[in-house]
Amino acid sequence: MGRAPCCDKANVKRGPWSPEEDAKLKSYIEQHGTGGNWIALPQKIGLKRCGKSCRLRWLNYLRPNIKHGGFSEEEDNIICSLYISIGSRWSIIAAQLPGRTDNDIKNYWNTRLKKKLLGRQRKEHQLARKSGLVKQDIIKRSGGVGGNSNSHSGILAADGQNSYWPELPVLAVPTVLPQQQQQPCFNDHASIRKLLIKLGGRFSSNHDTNQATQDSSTDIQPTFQVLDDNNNIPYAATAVTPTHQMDEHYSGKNMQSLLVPRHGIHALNSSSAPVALSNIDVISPHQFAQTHYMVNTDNIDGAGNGIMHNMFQGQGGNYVTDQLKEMAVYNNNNTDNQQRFDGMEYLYGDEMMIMNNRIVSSYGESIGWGEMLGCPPVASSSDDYNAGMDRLMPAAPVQECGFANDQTSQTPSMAFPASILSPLSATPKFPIYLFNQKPCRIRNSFHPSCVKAVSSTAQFGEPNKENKQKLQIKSTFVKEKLWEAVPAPVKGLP
DNA sequence: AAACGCAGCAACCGCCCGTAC
DNA sequence: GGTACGGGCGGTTGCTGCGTT
Repeated sequence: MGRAPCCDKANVKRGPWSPEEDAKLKSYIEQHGTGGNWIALPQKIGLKRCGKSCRLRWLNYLRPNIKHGGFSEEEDNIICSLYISIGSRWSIIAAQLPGRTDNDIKNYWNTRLKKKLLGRQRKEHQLARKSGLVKQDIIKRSGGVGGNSNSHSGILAADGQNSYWPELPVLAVPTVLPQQQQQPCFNDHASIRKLLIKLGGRFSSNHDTNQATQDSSTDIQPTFQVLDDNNNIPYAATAVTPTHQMDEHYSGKNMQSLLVPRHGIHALNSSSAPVALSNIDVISPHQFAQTHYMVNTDNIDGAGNGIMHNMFQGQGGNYVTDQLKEMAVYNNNNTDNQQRFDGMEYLYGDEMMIMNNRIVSSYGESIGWGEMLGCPPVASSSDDYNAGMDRLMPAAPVQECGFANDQTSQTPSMAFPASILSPLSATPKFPIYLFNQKPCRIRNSFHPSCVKAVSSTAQFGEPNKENKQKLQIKSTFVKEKLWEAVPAPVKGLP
């Protein structure tokens, strides 16, 4: 049985609102409020409008202190930073911009900001290409690097636009490349976000493309390991996110191999035994950089760009995705360049914890077969980040609380009543934190252990429609609204 | 001046989620 | 636990105004 419509569509007015309608709605709400029922409201005041339409009109236009247009650069930057972190969750983004509505921001993004971003991308491509051609010329004259000079020209010959990494030695290329690798495409959120990450999440003038070029003045060699063509994982499976999950997350297509960072990604979608997520490395963005990258200043080329090799090559036939190559160049351990790490965890799954004695739960959405999305909130600089967290998170000391049956937990633990335990994993259905030593939950946030439990393919069998529905139901509680996080007492706990 | 194309934006649609019963 | 319902949200549509030809 389908859902009953919220109103009789035949008898409601649609289209633009008249000043009279606006006045009626506004004066009623100002006097009486919405009464908690938008559906009944239009009848009360004699408006032939759908309740939802009234709600939208009020929220987006009539309510006090609404700002329209005239977005400042700071607002642009906030939008971009948040877009990196949480994607197109406009209501959450709007909550950080007083006077702005989600609809406004959404429209602004779709009509202007995205284009502005793409304009920058084109500019950057042109600059990079120029730089690449000069370097290529130098390499040709000097006889090439390691006998690979032909490869460089091969790249350029194949696609003049693909001079983005002209200094890279050619890596083994899979038979079928993800579309984004063959031809940059910025029609989807993921691509736009990657681009934003690359730009540092900002449009402001002090992070223009020139600086972006200068910033890559140090060679970076990520300490990644590469899965081989058979998806063999060169280290413990419990520390690895299954490749299909990440692949689909990145490109929507299966790929044959993938880089996996040593830290920061857990078996969220693995059928393996749950890992103690309370042992997650808690690191700052800067620490993250130092942990995950080795800097080799010996390989800086004449144009100030690092040359990545060897470690990317892995065992025969491996390659790295463009995204990771880009990340590697754009993210070094220069503290002045710290903001370039912001959003990195987008590429790393959802376990990069960036904390200053504050909790940041990992972020999950649409948990399922290869559907892990999202990442923790990230600001565009560490100061912004801390300021943001001060605003968003309670001032009281916060500590994640482990659970008694978690043998490996390093955090304070307690035995929880069955009522709050997931039947699947026997772990709490939601994260429990200690606020001033009292167990609280953050509403709507999720506990990584639960995600593991519900996202395990083994729990539901093959990813057919029915099982996906089951998974969806079971995973509803992992939806997170971190930016609206409110500590709330946990029923049944002292 | 008219036609056309485009950008911006308000509003709608349909799905999802939380919650009350 | 299941169901119904209202609210919330993101994606999309279509109108309007402006600029260009």
